[in-house]
Amino acid sequence: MIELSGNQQHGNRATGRAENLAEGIYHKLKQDIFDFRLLPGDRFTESDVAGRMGVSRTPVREALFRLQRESYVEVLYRNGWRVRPFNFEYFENLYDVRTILETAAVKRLCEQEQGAAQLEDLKRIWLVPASERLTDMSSLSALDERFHEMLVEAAGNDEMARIHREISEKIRIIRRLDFTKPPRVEATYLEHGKVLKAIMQRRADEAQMMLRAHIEESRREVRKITLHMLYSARADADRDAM
Amino acid sequence: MIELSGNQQHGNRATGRAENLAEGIYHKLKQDIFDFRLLPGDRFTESDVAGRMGVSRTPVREALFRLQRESYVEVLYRNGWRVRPFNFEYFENLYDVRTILETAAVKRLCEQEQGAAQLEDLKRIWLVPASERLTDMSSLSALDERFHEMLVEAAGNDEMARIHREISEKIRIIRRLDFTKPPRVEATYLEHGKVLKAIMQRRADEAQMMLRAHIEESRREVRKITLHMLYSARADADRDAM
DNA sequence: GAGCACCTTCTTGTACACAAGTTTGAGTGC
DNA sequence: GCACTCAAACTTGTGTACAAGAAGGTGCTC
Repeated sequence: MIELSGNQQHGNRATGRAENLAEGIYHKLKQDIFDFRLLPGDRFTESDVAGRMGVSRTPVREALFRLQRESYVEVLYRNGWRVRPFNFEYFENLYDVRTILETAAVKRLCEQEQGAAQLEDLKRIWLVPASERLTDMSSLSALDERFHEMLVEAAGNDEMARIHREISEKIRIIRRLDFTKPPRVEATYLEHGKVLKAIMQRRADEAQMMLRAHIEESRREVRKITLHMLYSARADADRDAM
Repeated sequence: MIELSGNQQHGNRATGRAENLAEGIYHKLKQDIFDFRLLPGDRFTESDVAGRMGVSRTPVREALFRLQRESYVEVLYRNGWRVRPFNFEYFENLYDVRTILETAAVKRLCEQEQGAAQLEDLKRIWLVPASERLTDMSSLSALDERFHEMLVEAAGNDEMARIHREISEKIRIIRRLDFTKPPRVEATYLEHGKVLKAIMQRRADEAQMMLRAHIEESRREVRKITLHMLYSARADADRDAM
């Protein structure tokens, strides 16, 4: 079985205890932002959210503070909250850090004497005949995110993996736009395969180069379509609200 | 004038507004942990802190949640809070990530056509005759932390700098133990100087090697004395409490 | 004396009331 | 019509009361 959801322990399933209200609201709000139900720049109040979710302001504030620290929203002193406006430099910077962490992880993977178990999982997913490839865009987008996360996890540094996972989540909102065109899907399979093979052959420089090129390619695609997608998402939401 | 305190905007000085209670409690609690007034493993309750600080539980909870997300403390379900026990693997991992980020930053600095302004500040501090060197341990410890932070800041990626700053803060509690012996002070001046000179000469590989060796040296020192220091700090605190 | 059930106490989680401060717009003077 | 004043309506920040649940001690049973 392949772990797709990451290890972020949504609702304390490990202890069998139900998740807090604050925790649930945190995830709901974040999903609202990811799905453009809350658009960058949108303003709202704590009471809005509390009313909509049917809870008091207390857990809402807890969730908002967490989202604020992760820079998804910001508070205006005694004047409401708003979803953080889009900032392309911010995403560019995150892409850079992501590249740094992933190439460092890949280098380590090539230097480790025994291959990490996670690598086997990745091979089973990405090194498959063309006929067995997934074509569903949204699954593929999630799978791509997991590919990169698992590369870092395989390197064995939990803190590096945690930081990388946070970055991955932050850029998810624009990254999945990469998977709207079929050619990129095929390229993704190809490029992931090359990275994995290079790692298996312990060719650190080659693996890093492949990975860097792959991320750069994806970033270039995303750069082209982001603005357009963003505006159409906004237009859709506006139309729905009328 | 050299900026020593980082740019973490303690009390919204930019807007001239007084800081929140929660913000103040957050900083006080974190300082308590850094100064071993709160020891790893220590348990406490929200009411304890609220009473001690003379506020209600609300801002205390806000501060605690933030400290929890930064993994300084952890909550035990309906059973109080505790300072996160020491975990050496955790610090080792953070040291690794720090090294990755700093070497990447240095590489960029060597590749940038025009030198960053921050580098000039660093030269004025670290490339001085032996007679002008600081000897006060605690100032030097802070200055050392700023050296590494400014290296990353100079690379121009705000997110990378933010992540690095968070890591720096987390390892501060053990890192400053490096500055208890005079020989390390001299070595620090020497090693920082070498890194800066290599950057000025655009020798990326050499600069990275120097930096990596410097961090490794510091880490080795810290590894040796951490356990001892930790236990004596605990003993001191216990004696004070009697 | 040992083990177990129960109950008290204490802890966090949530709701709600009030305080402090910002925005907005109606109303007034000119 | 325009600028200004001022107050009402909101919004976040903080304090407080209550709910849900865990821990530990106490007394009872055997």
